[in-house]
Amino acid sequence: MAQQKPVERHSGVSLWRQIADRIRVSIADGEFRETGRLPPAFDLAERFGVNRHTVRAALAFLAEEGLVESIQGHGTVIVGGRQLTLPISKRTRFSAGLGDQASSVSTRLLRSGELPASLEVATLLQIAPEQPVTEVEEVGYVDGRPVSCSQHFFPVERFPDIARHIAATGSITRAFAACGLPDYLRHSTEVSARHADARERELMQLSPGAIVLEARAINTDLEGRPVQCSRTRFSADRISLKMTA
Amino acid sequence: MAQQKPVERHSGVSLWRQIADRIRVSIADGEFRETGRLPPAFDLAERFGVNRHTVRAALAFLAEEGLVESIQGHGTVIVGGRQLTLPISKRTRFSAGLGDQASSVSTRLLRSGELPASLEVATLLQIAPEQPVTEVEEVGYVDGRPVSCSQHFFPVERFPDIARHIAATGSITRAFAACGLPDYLRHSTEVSARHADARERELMQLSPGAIVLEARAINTDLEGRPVQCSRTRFSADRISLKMTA
DNA sequence: CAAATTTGTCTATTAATCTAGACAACTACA
DNA sequence: TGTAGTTGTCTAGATTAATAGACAAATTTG
Repeated sequence: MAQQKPVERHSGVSLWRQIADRIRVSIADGEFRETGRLPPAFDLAERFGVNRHTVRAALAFLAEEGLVESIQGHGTVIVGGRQLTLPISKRTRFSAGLGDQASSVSTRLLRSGELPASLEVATLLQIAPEQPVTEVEEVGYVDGRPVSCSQHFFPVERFPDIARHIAATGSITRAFAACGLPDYLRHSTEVSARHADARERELMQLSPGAIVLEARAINTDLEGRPVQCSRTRFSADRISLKMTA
Repeated sequence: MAQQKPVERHSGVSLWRQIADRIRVSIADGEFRETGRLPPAFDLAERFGVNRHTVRAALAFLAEEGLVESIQGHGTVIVGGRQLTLPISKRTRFSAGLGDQASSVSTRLLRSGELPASLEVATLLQIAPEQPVTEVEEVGYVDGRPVSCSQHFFPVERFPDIARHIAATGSITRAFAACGLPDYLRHSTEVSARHADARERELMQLSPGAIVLEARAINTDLEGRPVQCSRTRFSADRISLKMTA
C-alpha cells in the first residue's frame, strides 16, 4: 500500500501517538468496516512511512483504549468505536436524549454540597454573588460505560432540597418536578473542546490525550428565570452533540 | 508559585508541547492580561514541574506561532491571541457573528465545483441522490489569522449560479440574496471534536495535535426547505461555539 | 502436514527529549 | 553606577522514542 500523508517528525507529538490518532479517526469514518480489522502492521508501517515497531506502539495504545484487539497470527480486530449523538434543543435531557440509542442510560451522583456562588455562577443564575448555591457532580453512563461528567449549580433559595431529590430520584428532571418545577427550558449551550484533564480521564476512563467536548449550559423556567447552570464534559470519542433550532 | 496540574509524562506528547498548549489556553482565557507578559521562565518551570529549558522550548514554539515574543533581560510579552465566540442561533452567520469581536473578518474561497450528491448530502438537502450539487470550500479569517475551514453544498437546481455569486460577493449570505433568497434559517447544527488532520492543519496553520470543533449544519429557507448543508471545522484554540435557543 | 501470514519478543543502535548547572548578555530600577 | 531580575547560550548526562534485524508463536490456508 502506498504512503498517504506522511507523519510529522519533530512536532512535539510522538509518531506512535500521531498514528494512533489517525487510525482512530479512520475507524470512526468506517474505513475498515468491510473486514472489521486493520491492515497488517507491516502495511500500516509502509503507509505511514515508519517502522513496524512504531505502528505496534500505536496499536498497543489503541488496544489500551479498548478500541482494537491484536490477536497473534490473526490480525488486529476493531472492537468498539460507535458514536452516540445527544440532541441539544429547548428540552435537552440527558437520559431521554440518548435513550433510544442505547439499552441503558444512567447517571451516578458523585457528590453534592452547598457553597456561596462564584462570580461566574452568580452571573449565570442571575443571583447576587455569595448567595448560596447547591453544587452537584455526577457521571453519566451509557450501556455501563461512562460518557460524561458534569457539575450542576442550583440556587438554594429557590430549590433548597434539590440535592436530596436528585439523590432519591437519580434524575434532575424528576428532582425539579419534586421541587414544584414540572418543566424547564434550555436557554443556551456553549460548546468548546480540549484535552481531558487527569480528573476527567479518571472519571470517564479515558486515555491520556483524549478529547472532551465541554458544554456550558443554562436552564430556565418557562418564564425565563435561570434555575440551573451546568458544565458537562463529554468524551468526544463516544458522544457528539446535535443542536436543533 | 505552586504547581497547578502536573504535566503528563509518557503520553506521546512532549512536555514542551503540552506546556505550550496550556500557556496558549491561559493566554486565551486572559490570565496574563494585567501584566501583558508571562511569568519568568523559572517560575513557569516550577509551576509545571519541569526544567527551565523545557519551558524555553515551549516559549520558542509559541514565539514561532507569533503568540509571544521573548526579550532578553525583560521578559516574554504576549503579542496576540484571545478566544472568540461564534453565536449559533436561527440566524447564524459567520462574519456577522464574529464581527463585533474583531477588527476584520473575512473568508477566502478555496475552490468550487459541481458534483453529484452523495447519499449523505442528498439526504440532508432532501433531494434525490446523484442530483447535482455545488460544492464550495473556503477558509475563514479573523484579524488575518485563519480560524475555520468549511465545505458547503447547495442544490444546483435551485441555485445554479451560487458559486459565481460567492466568488463575486465573498459572502454566502449575499450570494443567497443575489439568488433571490434574502433570508434563511439555521435548522440544525451538530458539533463534534477531534484532532485536526493534515489538511486542516495546513489550511488553518495548526500544529500537530491541535483540536478542531466540527460543526455540521443545515440551513433552510423560511418555509423549511433545505438550501445548504455544510461542514465547518473551527480551530478549538481560537473559537468556541455558543448556542442560544 | 507444510507454507504463508501475522503478531509477539528480544537485542542493539541512533536520534530526540528532558534534566542539571554554570555563566554571559541585557534590562530595569534604586 | 551597580545590583537584581530575566533571557540566551553552552556543556554534559539521563531518559524516552524510533529504527533495524532476527526469530518465535499463533493462525489460516492449501
